[in-house]
Amino acid sequence: MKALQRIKGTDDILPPESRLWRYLYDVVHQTMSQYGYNEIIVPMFEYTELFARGIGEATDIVSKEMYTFKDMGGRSITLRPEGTASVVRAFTENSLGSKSPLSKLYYIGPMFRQEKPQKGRKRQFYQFGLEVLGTDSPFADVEGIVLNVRILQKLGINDTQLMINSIGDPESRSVYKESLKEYIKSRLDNICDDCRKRYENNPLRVLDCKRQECRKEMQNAPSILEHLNKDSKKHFESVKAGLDAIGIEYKINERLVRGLDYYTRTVYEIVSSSLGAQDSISGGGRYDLLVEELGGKPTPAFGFAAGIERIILAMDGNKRDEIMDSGIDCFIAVLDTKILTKAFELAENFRKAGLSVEIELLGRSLKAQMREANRSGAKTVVMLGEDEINRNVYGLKNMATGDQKEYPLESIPDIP
RNA sequence: GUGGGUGUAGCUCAGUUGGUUAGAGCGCUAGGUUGUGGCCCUGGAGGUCGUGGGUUCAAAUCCCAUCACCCACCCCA
Repeated sequence: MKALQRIKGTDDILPPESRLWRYLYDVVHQTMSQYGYNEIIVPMFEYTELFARGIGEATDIVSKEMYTFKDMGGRSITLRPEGTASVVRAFTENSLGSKSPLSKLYYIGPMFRQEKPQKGRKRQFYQFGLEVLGTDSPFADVEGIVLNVRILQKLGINDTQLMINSIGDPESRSVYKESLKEYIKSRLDNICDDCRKRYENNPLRVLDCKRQECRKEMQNAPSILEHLNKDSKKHFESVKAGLDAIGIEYKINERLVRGLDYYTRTVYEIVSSSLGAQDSISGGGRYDLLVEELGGKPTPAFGFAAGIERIILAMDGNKRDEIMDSGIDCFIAVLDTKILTKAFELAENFRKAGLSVEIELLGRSLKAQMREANRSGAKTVVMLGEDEINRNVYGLKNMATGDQKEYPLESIPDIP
């Protein structure tokens, strides 16, 4: 029988690495609730149409990266490529907007995109994100960005940069698009093939092309910030002021354009220099028109999504090691299989008292058990044999110091 | 979808112009220590050389195909 392999672009996350994931999940849950956000758990697949309409037919995600299939009823189903569309759907479907004026939600879980894998890019990848629906206050933007930054700080992510921009409302954007096209038109010969295509499909994207020649050509391109209308401008000013007040460092990047169609006004991105080509750790922005677009009542909203694989890649090495150290409290060495029942009783007593306890299950020699205890990082080892049982005691060895003493069988050990 | 790179033990990798039983380090395991870890010493297990075909007296090594992984383009978190 030939062993099967996992699907391209998927990962098995094994111990002790999985501890990093557990830790990250804990930090996300804890921080989100500290800011008053509640978890929403939505399906991992939806009707294809939701994503097509929500993300935009013309985007790469929708046009070539979705895992789409027909169910038994012949309906087109898609594995979610991102979280926002589903949350907005759930928001409208469950009338959350009528139940309370403001919905502060977050999610965490896998997303699916059929891209060619590379560093920091998997086909099943994990994101967490938040969506705040029901306010157009710039301070919702600020709160979201700050929360995003705080989570990264707690996880020991250094070398990051926060970039913000405003892409205004649709009207000012279309005006801007025209003047940008005008600018590019005279330079079409000097930019790359891809950018010539972008010029047709999505001229804003020419701005953040990575190639030197394009960057050079676009140096003096008109800035979107100068095309914002009064309200958008004011909104952007407030966001900046809010970040300043809290002391969050950022860089205004007027070339920052997000790939998804639904953004309005504020957009931002956090990049890490320790990641390679896929350096974007998280990104988001305001999407004031999406809810209506998907059939809900007009509802302004803001959200972000963060890539978990990328965050874990960017985590500081020392911090990683620290988290991955399991350190159970106590390893119970069984010196004689005859007393196995007694040993299990003892283990359960310790566990009831709140200790994390591991007990020998392989019937190995004491030497092998000690080696195992050492390897697993156990803080103490309990020595239990016939002799100890007869005397109603157990031996307790401190693995760091090597000290060993005996204690009554009923006592719970102090863990150093 | 397009490039480039890499596939040899659980892991990281050696392997000469094709030549006899394919190696090392780490890890695992047993012992040196009658019931005591780390350090040290000794032994042991573990390999369809990614897969299929071809050339050859002989292939890990050369040729063709194929698959997988990695990195980059593209795009995004």
